Amino acid sequence: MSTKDRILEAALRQFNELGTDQTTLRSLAEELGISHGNLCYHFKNTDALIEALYDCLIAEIEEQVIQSQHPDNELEEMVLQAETTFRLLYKYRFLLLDLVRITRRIESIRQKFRAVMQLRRLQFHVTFGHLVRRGLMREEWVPGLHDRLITNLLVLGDNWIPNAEIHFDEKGESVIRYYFEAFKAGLTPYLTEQGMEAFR
Amino acid sequence: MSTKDRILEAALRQFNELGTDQTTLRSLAEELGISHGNLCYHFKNTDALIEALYDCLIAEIEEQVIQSQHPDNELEEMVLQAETTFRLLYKYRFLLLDLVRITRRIESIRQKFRAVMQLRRLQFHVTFGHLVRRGLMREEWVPGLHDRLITNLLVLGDNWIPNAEIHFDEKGESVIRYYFEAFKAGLTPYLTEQGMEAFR
DNA sequence: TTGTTTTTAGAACAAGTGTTCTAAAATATT
DNA sequence: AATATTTTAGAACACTTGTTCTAAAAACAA
Repeated sequence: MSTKDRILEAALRQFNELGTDQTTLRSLAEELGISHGNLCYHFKNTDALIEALYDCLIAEIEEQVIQSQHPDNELEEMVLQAETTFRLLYKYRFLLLDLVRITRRIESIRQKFRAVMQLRRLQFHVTFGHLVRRGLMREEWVPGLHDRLITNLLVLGDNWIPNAEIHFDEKGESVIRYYFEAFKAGLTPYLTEQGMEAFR
Repeated sequence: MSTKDRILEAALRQFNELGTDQTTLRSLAEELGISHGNLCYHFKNTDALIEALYDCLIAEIEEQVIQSQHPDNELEEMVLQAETTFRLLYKYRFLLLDLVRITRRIESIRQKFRAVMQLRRLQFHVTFGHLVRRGLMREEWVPGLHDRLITNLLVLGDNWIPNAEIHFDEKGESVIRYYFEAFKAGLTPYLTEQGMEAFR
């Protein structure tokens, strides 16, 4: 394993456990048993590490999108994709724990993130349209209702990790499940009877 | 106006605009036209300022709870209280923009915040119980559904501000309205026909 | 007025951080 | 084997931050 990869691995661990502000080039160098001068040679500063790890996350998400294709069952597809995304976000949870400061400081990440989110909103709209046409989802009984639902789902998707950090002492799988259940629960009232059956 | 109050006022502004990490005793002293030694005399460090401002927020929220009492219309009461809370949180938005780091660093705030949130969850449950009995809200058609709805509402309530910071360029009233609409939309599918009418 | 307390300014200090630089060591290339 | 390139260690630097300290100024009390 290359030094660069070892650094990224250790950085992900320290970012997740200590936060981006308590992780320094020196603390990383110490954990890795190398000099911080050397670390500086590979990554100029912690922001460079954050950017590199963010690109890793994006790469993993795109990989997931390419792999899973269930064009026959859009509801299952959507739920499964959401679950995988939940797990991926948890792997890189330091990003969401500190997203405001990171996007304030690193303009490139801010732009990429906004683009991803607009795309996800669009995808939800498209999927909802399909689901309505197939009778799995109720039509909007108030104009703009679906868009507000999507806002709710996206806010939950982006912020369940900070929320868990503050309110839970546990970590890992149980937390993921807890919030993913909430995510699904947010969806159910908008489904038809038929949709509810397909949901289970 | 006492120096202490002037400091708190300036701190709130800088925290909201620059973030808690870019605001320093020196930057505050400069804005106020006093020495940072003097500032240190009143507040030992920025954490002391954060704690003081957090106590201000709590005080304002409690004041609001005491004032508004509509025991005749619980639905209106709940929505109005939520709106006022949305506005108060926006006034002290720096707290929510940086909640993870703040609660990690300042244990007392973490504990107070968790207590407040448990209380709010309980209040929602009580109110939902009343609304169901009055026929304004549908009964849970899946066990635990209300609790997951509350999780969704609380996550939105705590995180719409960080979300707005990342995704919106606008600030102020329009942002508050946008997310408060999403909050109300999250509630509507759980209401009965009668509840929907009372809602408008 | 006189003495006491509170408030203020400004210097000085310590600790931590990213950054740069130099030279040695390791590795790769010819 | 000789040379060039990449990688590494460690020192040195500049900068920021909170913190402490001293003494002057202001406000207040007797």
